[in-house]
Amino acid sequence: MANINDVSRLAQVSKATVSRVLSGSRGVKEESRLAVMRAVEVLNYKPNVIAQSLSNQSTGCIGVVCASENINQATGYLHALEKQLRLHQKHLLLRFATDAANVIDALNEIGNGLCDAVIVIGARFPLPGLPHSAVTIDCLESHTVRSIQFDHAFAAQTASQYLINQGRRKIALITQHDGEAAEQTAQGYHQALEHHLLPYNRQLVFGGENALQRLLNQNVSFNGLLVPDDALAQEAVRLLPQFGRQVPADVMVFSLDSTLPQGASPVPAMSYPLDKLAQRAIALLTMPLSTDPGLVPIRGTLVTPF
Amino acid sequence: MANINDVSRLAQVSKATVSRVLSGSRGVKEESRLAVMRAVEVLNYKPNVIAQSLSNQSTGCIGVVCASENINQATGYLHALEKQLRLHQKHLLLRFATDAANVIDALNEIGNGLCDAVIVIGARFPLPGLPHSAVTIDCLESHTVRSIQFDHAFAAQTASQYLINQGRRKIALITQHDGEAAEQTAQGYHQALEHHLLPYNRQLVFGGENALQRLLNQNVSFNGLLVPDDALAQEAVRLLPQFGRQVPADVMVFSLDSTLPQGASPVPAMSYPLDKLAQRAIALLTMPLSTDPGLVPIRGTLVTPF
DNA sequence: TTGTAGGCGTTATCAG
DNA sequence: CTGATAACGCCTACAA
Repeated sequence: MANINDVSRLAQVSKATVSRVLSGSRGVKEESRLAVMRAVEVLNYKPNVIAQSLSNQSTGCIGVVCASENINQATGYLHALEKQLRLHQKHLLLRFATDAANVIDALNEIGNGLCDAVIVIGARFPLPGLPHSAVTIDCLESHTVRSIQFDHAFAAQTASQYLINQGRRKIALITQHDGEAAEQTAQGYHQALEHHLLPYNRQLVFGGENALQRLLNQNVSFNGLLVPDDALAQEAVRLLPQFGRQVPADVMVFSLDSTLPQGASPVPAMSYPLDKLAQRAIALLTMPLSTDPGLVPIRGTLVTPF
Repeated sequence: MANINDVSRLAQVSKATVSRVLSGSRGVKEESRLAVMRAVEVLNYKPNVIAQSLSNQSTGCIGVVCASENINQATGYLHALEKQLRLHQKHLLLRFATDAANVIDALNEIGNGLCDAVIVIGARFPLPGLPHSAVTIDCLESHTVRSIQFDHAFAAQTASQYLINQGRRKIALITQHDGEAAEQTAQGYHQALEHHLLPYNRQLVFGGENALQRLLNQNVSFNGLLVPDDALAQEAVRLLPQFGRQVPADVMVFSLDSTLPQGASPVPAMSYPLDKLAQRAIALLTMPLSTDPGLVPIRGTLVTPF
């Protein structure tokens, strides 16, 4: 594979001029420019990106650590991120992780020059100190400066509102694990109930492992069900009929975090537009480290089936 | 960030010795070795992978171009590949593509030193000349030397066999698009029918766009249905009841290409173990270019729900 | 066992 | 407008 020396030799100019033509190319005599272009063409020369990176001190790579348990949710993110990154001429280095140690490993292997920055997605476990160049999306209360969080309270409130408007007054709530997200969700749920003067029944609220199972085994009546994401929604839709409750006739299931677009979700849901999310992540990334945009949580939009 | 010079200075040895300690570390006096290790520790030195790459002429990156329409299928592949690549200390550079031009773009941007090799997955369109370092998985008859193909004929035959054993003698077949895969599938299907002396009804075979819709609109009776993948299986399971046919009582749906493990598939299916697939892909990649393993198509295994 | 020197392919600086 | 030359950070003959 031809290198810059070959080009400069063939074009009868110095390496510097070749470099100038191929990058800023300002202040180069037209004649030399053409000579270089011709040589490039003839030799089918492509600058070596690694050498460029070494010089620049910057590869165009963004590491994406996908810590989402819910693997299908992940794909949506990946797709959106890759699309957006490509627009910015950046590459996506993918890595999966299932726990904090995994994430740290990833960061260590990726952070030694290979990636300019890292995005961590959907970590449902506490993350220890991430580098400043990191951005988190939909992660457990990471105290990194830059992170994208959802407005869980708003989602829960809107969802409850919707179910109530649909005539569902006994609404069960399933939150995943603990942490801020769960608390905020509970908060939004409470607010909606209060607003409609509905009683709060603690037997209808479950969190953590097998929450859905525990709710169902309890045999308490409810006609609305808030679940944290599409995966659990799907499970609920599958399980409920087995407990003699038809969906949506007997119980209306609502997904609090859907990445499916309008119409594609089998149940009503709060949907977070993936491309907007990705755009925002990249904005955070390319933003100078000094500017702290503050934590403005993102609000989803209500989508309903059909 | 400390570099090799800092380490050599602190350890009072030359850069070469530092390098030796950190890589092959053979033929280095224990004393120097310790001095280097200590300096590395103190300075928290991590070799810059970009500089290494420039020297080595090899980044540890493998480009993965995901051309699968079926985005969920894709995630499975990605996960398995990343896992396997990590085992080989390699990184996964992700890229999505929807058509041949897209794939070419990806290869151009990725192939200038950034990636050591490329894997293209699930392209359902003809691929023009790929570089020798490329491997294709589940792609349309690419005439690249290295590719992993499925034994579609075997899958279709096994699937038909299974349905027949389940008492289904009117089996419909849906193939996606055209190409070798579809032909092989049809072939396996025919063979199974012949073997059981069952008649071939061309009204039960559809390919291309909206094949499922066209089959259903036709209103011909059938009690078994072969679909090309999980996505179509899901659609069939959703659609069939709307046409008054219960699954699996009236029609048993069979997915010819599932990436779900035993038990996770809602319908019987031919499953291709993803990690084996990924292993094989990487074997092809790391294999010297001279050794042509030939095209031994991979045979899936039959999985049944519950 | 060690150090020196040259190379990997670019970009940036700085005279001319 | 152009061409040396020095980084960038590491690896590795080769010589001692």
